Order: sequence, then C-alpha cells, then structure tokens
Amino acid sequence: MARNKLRRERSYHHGDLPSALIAAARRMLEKAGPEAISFRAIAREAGVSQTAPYNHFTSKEHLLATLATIGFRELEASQATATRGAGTPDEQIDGLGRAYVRFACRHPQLYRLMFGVGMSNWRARQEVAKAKKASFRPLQEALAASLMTTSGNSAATVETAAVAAWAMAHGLSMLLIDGALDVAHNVADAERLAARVVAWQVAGLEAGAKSLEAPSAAQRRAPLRKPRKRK
Amino acid sequence: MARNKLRRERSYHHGDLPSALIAAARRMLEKAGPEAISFRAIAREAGVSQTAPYNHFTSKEHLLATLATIGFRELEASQATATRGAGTPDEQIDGLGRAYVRFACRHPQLYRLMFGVGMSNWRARQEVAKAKKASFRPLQEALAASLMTTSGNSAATVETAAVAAWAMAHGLSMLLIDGALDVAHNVADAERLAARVVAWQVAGLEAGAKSLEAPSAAQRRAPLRKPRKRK
DNA sequence: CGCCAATATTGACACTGTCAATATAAGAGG
DNA sequence: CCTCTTATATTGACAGTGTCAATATTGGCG
Repeated sequence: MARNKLRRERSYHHGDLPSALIAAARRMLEKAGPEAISFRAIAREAGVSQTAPYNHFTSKEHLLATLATIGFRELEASQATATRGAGTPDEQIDGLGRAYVRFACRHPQLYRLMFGVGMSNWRARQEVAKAKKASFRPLQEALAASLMTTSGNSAATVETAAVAAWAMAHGLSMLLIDGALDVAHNVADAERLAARVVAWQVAGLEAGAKSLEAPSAAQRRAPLRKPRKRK
Repeated sequence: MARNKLRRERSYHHGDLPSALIAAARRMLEKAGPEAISFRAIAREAGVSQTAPYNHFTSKEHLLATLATIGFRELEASQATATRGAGTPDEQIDGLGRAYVRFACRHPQLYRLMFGVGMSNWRARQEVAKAKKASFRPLQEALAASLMTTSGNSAATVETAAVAAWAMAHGLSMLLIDGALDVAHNVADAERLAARVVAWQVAGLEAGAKSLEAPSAAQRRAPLRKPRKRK
C-alpha cells in the first residue's frame, strides 16, 4: 500500500480519483439537487467509467456521506471564523447563528444533503454524525459561556438552551431553503430575517433559563429525567 | 364522467385505486423510508400492474406530493385539537409546540417526506406549499394572540416571533428524527425534551418581542425591510 | 527487469420511472 | 338487450440506475 504516495499529484491511472469524484458530485449537487444525482453521472463527469468509483467508495451512499461530512467540516470552519474576534458571549451567539443560516442559504443543496443522507451503513452514518456534532459545538460553547456568566445555571438548562439554539438555526435554515417563508425570497431577505430571529432568541435566553431553573408548571410537567417514582 | 359513482364501494376494475395506492405508499414509507419507495412496488402492493397508477397520478412525484399534502392536513388537524380547550395563549403555544414535535416523532418518515419532496411540477409544489402554510397557521395565531394581549407589538414583530416558533418546532423535530440529539433516544425522551425547549421558547417570548420593538443594535443592523437610503 | 497489488474497464443483472399500444369492462343511449 | 364511448388496467418496451464478477491495465517495489 502506497496511499501516501497516491494522494500526491496526478500519478496513478487517473491521478486522484476520489477528489475528482467528490468535486464532480458537488458540482452536480448544487446544480440539480440531491435526488437527481447519479453515481454513473458522477463517474462520467470525472472522465472514468461507471464502476471506477467503486475502488474508492463502497457505494453511492458512501460517496454522498463523505460529501456530507465535508460539508459539516466546512460549516464548522465557518462557525469557527464567526466567533473569532467577537466580544461578549451574546454577541458571539448572534454571529454564530447568523453565520449558520448564511452557510445553509449559500449551499442549500449541500445543506439538504448533509441532513438528508439516509445511511444504511452503520460506520458511515457514525462518521457523519460525528462531523455533525462537531459543527454544532461552537454554538454550544458560546451558549454555555453566556449562561454560565450571567448566573449559575444547571448543566441541564445549558443543554436545553443549546438544543433550542441549534433547533432554531437548523429549522430556520430548512424553512428558508424550502422557500416555506414567503417573507424571504432572496438570500439578502433570508439573512435579514435570520438576524432578527437570532436576536430574538438571544434576547429571550435569560428568561428561558430562569423559567427552567425555577421549576414552573411546564418544568414539573416535563423534567429532563423522569422523576423517580416515590412510593 | 361518473366520478361520483366510481368513488363509491369497489365497483370499477379495482374499486378505488387512488386510495389504495396512497395507502400502500404510506405503509411502505413508514417501513422503508422515502428514498427506498418505488412506484412499481406501490403498484405491486396495491395488486395492480406497474402502469396502472398513471391513470390517477401523473408521476411518482405527484403521488408523493399528494401523500405529503395529506400529511400536512393531518398535522393541521392534530394542531387544531391541541388548541381546543386550552386556556391562555401561552398555554396554547406550549401545547401546540409539543403536539407539533410529537406528530413529527410519531410519523418520522412521513414528516421527512412532507418537507423533502422536490417538486419539479409547479402545480403540485404549490398545493403542498398551501397545505404546509395551513398547518402552521394555528401556532401563528396563538402567537399573535399572546403578543397582542401583553402589549402592542408591531405586525413585523409578531411575524418574526411566528417564524421563530415554527423554526424551533421544525428544527427540533428534524434533529430528533435524525437522531442528532443524543439526549433523546426514544419517543418519550423526545417529548420531554420538546416540552422543555418549548417552555423555554414561551418564557423568552416577551423579552424577544421587547428587544425587537425597542430597536437595539441587532435590530438596527437588520431591519425587516431595507431602510430607504437617505440622501 | 518482472511481479504484485492497486486501479480501471467491460459486460451483465435486476431494478427503476415512464411511454405507446393494446385489452377490458362499466355505464349511457338506442 | 346490444352497441359504443370512455375510463381504467395490462403488456411490452426503452433508457437509465446501482452494483457485482471477470478482465484488463499499469505504477512502483524487489
């Protein structure tokens, strides 16, 4: 095995088929959507014949999963740059949220793919899941920082806040991509709306935390863990 | 045309193929997922041969779109029953949000389909979009009621709140269905988490509204409509 | 150089969505 | 009752798909 050599320059039969394949896949993806993408067409686009890709990807699913993983890595990178140089945790959260939605709107088909791949293969699914969680971590951390500084909040509360933030960003992205919101027709509209929604979310952070910390009716109705049945 | 007669009982060749087809499609959907569903397999399941469905649906996409529309109608119905008898607007919002996520978790594949159908056909796409918006209206209205009673909020603020709420519910549903949240492994966990997140959201409503009404830094940075350029 | 393993191709199979041509039968009109 | 129209269902076909088995090619190591 001389994999390290293969990766360098165009040397073998094709040179670097894996990269060429995912590049082709990506190009076709943004053009025609995830459903219309065909393994054979990818191979054609890369200039090799139908079954050549099977030397590098075990299946079409595998290729798409790698592409999805790459997408998550890029999202993570864009999240990382969004926090760089930002000031207060709340400002960071604001920036992260806007950057998240912006990424989704800039690469709508890729974003769809990232959350749409149905992985029958266990290993591939796991890898995508890992990248997914990693891309979410920056927001999670900023949230934790914000909620820790304001007042002592339980880990469960912080976690709930993180889930809420992610759900918000993800849901908004999806609705925007789907064109379900007739408030936003173009990317600029989408970003403006995202900014408003994110600001909304940030403003409500403290109140939400307080409501969960001081067990209210809703909290009692739905604890994070089922309360031990008392005899 | 004697359509009204046809619809009654099993009379024609098959009886009521359209219903049988969507029933079959639905059955296979929840079992194997949206990607694995095949037009021919649906026909087989319904006991007719490959091309019989083309007398009732112009394409596979058309069939799936009608199924998605049905899904949205059911979601709308479940939302409607969730508000019935509830008290304050905030309690209604709480119930609506929980019911929304519950629906998604109970019919994960259908929910995926509802937001996943890529409609190349214009007419079908429009119909699905209409049902989609209708299913969202209950939450929208409860939100408007809540924000109107507490204090006079602008229409834009109410709209932003509605979008935020929908995004939250949708995003949380999607993340739960995808298994992206390792906090929730089963449906019960999911519902508990949903309740917490929704409660969070409701608690933050007022603060969010206030932040948007009193133009803050974020608001000035991102108005709903681009401010007229002043000379 | 010669060989081996990694890489690519060819051919095939079962499947898919969809179309054209054909067969069937239910209900309307005589 | 017997046609005839018209909606419905079937057969056969075509191009395209994902994937496998068998075969060919070729780069680099010994």
